[in-house]
Amino acid sequence: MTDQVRVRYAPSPTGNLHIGNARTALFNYLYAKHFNGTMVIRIEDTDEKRNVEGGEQSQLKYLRWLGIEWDEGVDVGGAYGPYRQMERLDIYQKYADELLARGLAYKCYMTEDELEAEREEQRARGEVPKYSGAHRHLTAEDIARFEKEGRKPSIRLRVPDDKTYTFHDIVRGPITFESSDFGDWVIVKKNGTPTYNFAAAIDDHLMNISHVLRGEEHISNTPKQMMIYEAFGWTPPKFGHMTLILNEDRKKLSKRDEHIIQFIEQYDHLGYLPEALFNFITLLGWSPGGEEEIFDREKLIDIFDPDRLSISPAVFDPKKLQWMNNQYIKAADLETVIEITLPHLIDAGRVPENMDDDTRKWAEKLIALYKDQLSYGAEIVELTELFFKTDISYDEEIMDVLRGEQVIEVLQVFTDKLIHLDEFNKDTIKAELKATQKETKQRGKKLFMPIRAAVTGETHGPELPFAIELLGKDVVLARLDHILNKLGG
RNA sequence: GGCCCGUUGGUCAAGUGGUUAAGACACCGCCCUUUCACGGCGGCGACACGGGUUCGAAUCCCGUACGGGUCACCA
Repeated sequence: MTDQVRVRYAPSPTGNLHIGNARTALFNYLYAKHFNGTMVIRIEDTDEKRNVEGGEQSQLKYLRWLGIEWDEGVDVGGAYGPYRQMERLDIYQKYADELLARGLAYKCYMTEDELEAEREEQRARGEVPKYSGAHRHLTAEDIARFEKEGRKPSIRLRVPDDKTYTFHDIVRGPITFESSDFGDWVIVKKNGTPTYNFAAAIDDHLMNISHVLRGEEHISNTPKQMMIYEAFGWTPPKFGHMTLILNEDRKKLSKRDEHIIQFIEQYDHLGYLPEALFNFITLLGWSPGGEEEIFDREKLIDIFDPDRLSISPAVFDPKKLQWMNNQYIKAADLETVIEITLPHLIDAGRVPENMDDDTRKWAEKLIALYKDQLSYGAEIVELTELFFKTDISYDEEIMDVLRGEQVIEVLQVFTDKLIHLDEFNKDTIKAELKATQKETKQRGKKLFMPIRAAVTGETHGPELPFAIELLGKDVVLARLDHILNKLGG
């Protein structure tokens, strides 16, 4: 026993890493690192029906992607293993047997149907459904009879009468429950596996966990776990329950919410930066107090303070995430941005997967052009649409621009200059733009707008010389020619 | 319904008895720019309600309303 901070993140391998779980992991990580403690990852896989093939690996992978590291756990080992609950069944069995032997727990032979009928009756009477304690005092004959019938028992904890359980929640302060609100609850299922509250309490104790930080939905589990600590005479860890993350309807984020992207994996695929997500999630339910909002991982570890954990739930705002991701993209080096962006250009069929060097250079320039306004990698596809349109249509707004005074002259002069341009890049194009200005005496908006409209079919877009370079000489000349004909030049 | 938790602008939030109630996102306007974006400046906009306590309450107490969580042999 030491005063060392030891926290744990205990996911069930039931699917991919969800944003709510990621946040729980994140705060445990911050807590551990801030206090120079240890973070352990334990896999709670006791519900075999819900376990998903590859779920564990996927969760760990995206935890690491986010920048969360752990000191002990299922894939890194440690002195308190094994770290998968299904590999610890003998441990739970031993403790259950002890409780049985001491009369603190007992076998219950009731069937699912009988239990359901009991609950139904209670509900009909307007009561809260709660195990009645029907098998609390079975005689040897009863047991023999049930066994003979082939019934398998579950093991229930004998919940003390009229006892008050109070714990001091790290984020909420004192929270109190009455034991009379609980029926004798199952600690070992019929199939021999422990229930969550039993296994978690035993593991937290055996793994020497000092602080349990988890979601608010676990508040009502806490007294049950306290009963286990009490039964064995153990000292419980400190508990802290973080607020939930809500959807825009102020409901707990559910996997069915279609408007919100919920899995970390999806953010990776969409071209979000892990540092941005890390930063954003940390600020959901926690705040540093000052006016700064952009913090890297080291800084967050440094300034993290559990006293500043929020007590009211937070609505997830994807727009703010986008803004924050853009902050990180702007600050990142081009290589990084290309990495999260280029694959989307490929997926969209804008550039081939095995592109030649020239194409690659071209694509990189394109990405560079949009770096400062990119919210996430996949957004590049819509942002750069104008560079991939095969035939552009000129709407009324555009035609209005093109029918302006001296437009034909401007376009004609500029065309003539481009035709003779060998080095086709933004600098030389800029020079020709200047030359066109000199020759036509048109400048500013009157010079740029017609050219932009003719060449891109838009009244707005990225810096013109750059856009023209990336569009390419052939395309630009073809469009200019097309428009000049159309205008009857 | 029982138990538990919560309630500052549309959203995230600062605020711990005396403030013109910060800041950020979003939105709107202006500036910069050929345009868009970036950036800069400005604007809109909040203490759920009712009682106390106090010289004084966003802040403390009690109710009410509203919202959420949980009531499994799921975790």
